[in-house]
Amino acid sequence: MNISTKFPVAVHTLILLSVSEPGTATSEFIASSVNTNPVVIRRITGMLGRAGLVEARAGVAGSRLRRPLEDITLLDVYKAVNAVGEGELFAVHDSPNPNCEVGRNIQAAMNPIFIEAQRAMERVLENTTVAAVAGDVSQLEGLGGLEALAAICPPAPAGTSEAPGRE
Amino acid sequence: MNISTKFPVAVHTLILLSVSEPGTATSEFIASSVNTNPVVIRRITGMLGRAGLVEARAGVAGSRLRRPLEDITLLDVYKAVNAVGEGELFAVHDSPNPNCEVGRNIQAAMNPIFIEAQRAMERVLENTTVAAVAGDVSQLEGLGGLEALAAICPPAPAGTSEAPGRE
DNA sequence: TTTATTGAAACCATTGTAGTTACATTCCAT
DNA sequence: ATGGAATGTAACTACAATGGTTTCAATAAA
Repeated sequence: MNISTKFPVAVHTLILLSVSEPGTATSEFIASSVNTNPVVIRRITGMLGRAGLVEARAGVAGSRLRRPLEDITLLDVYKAVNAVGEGELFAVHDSPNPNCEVGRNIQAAMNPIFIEAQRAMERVLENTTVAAVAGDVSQLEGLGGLEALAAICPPAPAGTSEAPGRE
Repeated sequence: MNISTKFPVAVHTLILLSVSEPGTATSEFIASSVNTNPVVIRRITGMLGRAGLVEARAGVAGSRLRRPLEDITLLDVYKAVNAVGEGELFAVHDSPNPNCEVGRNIQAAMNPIFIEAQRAMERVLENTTVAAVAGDVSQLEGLGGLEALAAICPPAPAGTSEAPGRE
């Protein structure tokens, strides 16, 4: 069991948007960095768009950030892509036996704890911005910061799988 | 996406064990309270057994607690049934493009935060004992405590689905 | 008007969960 | 000892979710 990779892919996407020249971050380019299909990326940018984090228009190349990464928390992204539904991290078995004292009350007894546990997890995400993640990326790369990263990230890298190419 | 119901079912099972007379908590009885198949219960008691929380012997009816519920945290149960693997609550997309600065470092940048978020969630589970959940169950029932519950919980309740019965 | 791109629908392969059947093994009571 | 009941396990099925893929209409820019 694990949470959908839509979440980290969305973060990856936002970081790429922040370091890309306008009009260059197409779904195909992003897909080549994530190493997936452009449609998968469009599905995600669609969700990010509906959440107001990103903007794109049919026919015009690239998505654009609508807020600086400093103003986007991981929780914003997590919710935008619906990584885990509200109060749905844990599931209690449904229809336990109502004729048994335990079966009758187990759901009500467990739910508050499950909610609290999920909240604790989400609070950690809330306390980290995408900018912080981007900072870690550039740190790992041994660079000074986002600006430096922007200068180096290749506009159309060769994919590990089938390279989309720009012929 | 949500975590397997094995987890709440295991908690449900432990509470039943604590309020049942020795030899009466068979997989069939527990299944009738949880409203599932006895094999599902045996799979879970098997895992609880391997974790040292419970004991059962082939041929002899019922599982027995090996520790009081006060000494079993929800985290113990969660781990016993492998609700979420170690550091596996979140998954990062694998094989991002290594030719891109972002693709090359995104995993390392996100992982620590994911680990921390999972830990925060698990800490909440660690701070609650199964006894506390059992207490909530009996509170909801308007009873005094576990003892009272034990006296009332029917030995072989009629299931919501097919009743196993004791003919 | 041509071309590139987004947005969205539809479909498929893979995976994981839970339910189910079946059966060998073990123990207890007669 | 023998029969009945329960556990432990393997194998199979149904179902849902995920991610990848193909396809195409709509849009916009050159």
